[in-house]
Amino acid sequence: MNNQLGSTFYQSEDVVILAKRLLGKKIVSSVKGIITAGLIVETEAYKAPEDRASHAYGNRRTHRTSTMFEQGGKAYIYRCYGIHHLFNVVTAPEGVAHAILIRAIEPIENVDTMLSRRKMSKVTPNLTNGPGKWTVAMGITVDYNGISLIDKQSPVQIFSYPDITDDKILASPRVGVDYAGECALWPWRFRIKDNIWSGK
DNA sequence: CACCGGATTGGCT
DNA sequence: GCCAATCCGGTGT
Repeated sequence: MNNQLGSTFYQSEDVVILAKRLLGKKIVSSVKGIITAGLIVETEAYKAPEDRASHAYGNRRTHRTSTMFEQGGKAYIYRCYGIHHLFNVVTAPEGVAHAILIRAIEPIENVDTMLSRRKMSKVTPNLTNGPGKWTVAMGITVDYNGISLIDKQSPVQIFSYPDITDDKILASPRVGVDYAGECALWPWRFRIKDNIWSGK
């Protein structure tokens, strides 16, 4: 019940299904010997080649997108607006560029460290309720792009927890992808209903 | 090599 | 609600 997710999980289903199944799973970082952890409460699926919102739209293979084409179970991390570090879980077999953006977590371990990294004094949802916020709280940067999430020694690991049932999942269009035409309407953003730690 | 713009956030009006 | 921050990836010259 509390085991690290293995290679099979990341290739077992379509990325849209896996984006829902990642909800409620535990994500742990170990940065310079400091461990922080949270539960995944908000995700978005990105599915190349047909998804215009994906960096790998049309199977565009560049230096940046190459991580997304690797075998499922790696981390695709990129810099957004020159400032923020956004973390994705790569899924599917090698050559298929599917990824899941983790947009929010519920902090559960070493919250003091998270507060200090975010330069905050009080615990509020603002601590981890955005894709550029929780990576700061957990000490994750683009330096980790391409790392394995399956390896037992990895600085970022994801652990099995019971799936959240569909009746407790809220599906809606993805955030900030207006440029993607009709793909912007696809309801591939998933949140745990009534969870205060997911975004608005 | 120049230009355009972004899977966001936080501060200020 | 508006907008600056900040920098690099992708594209075309």
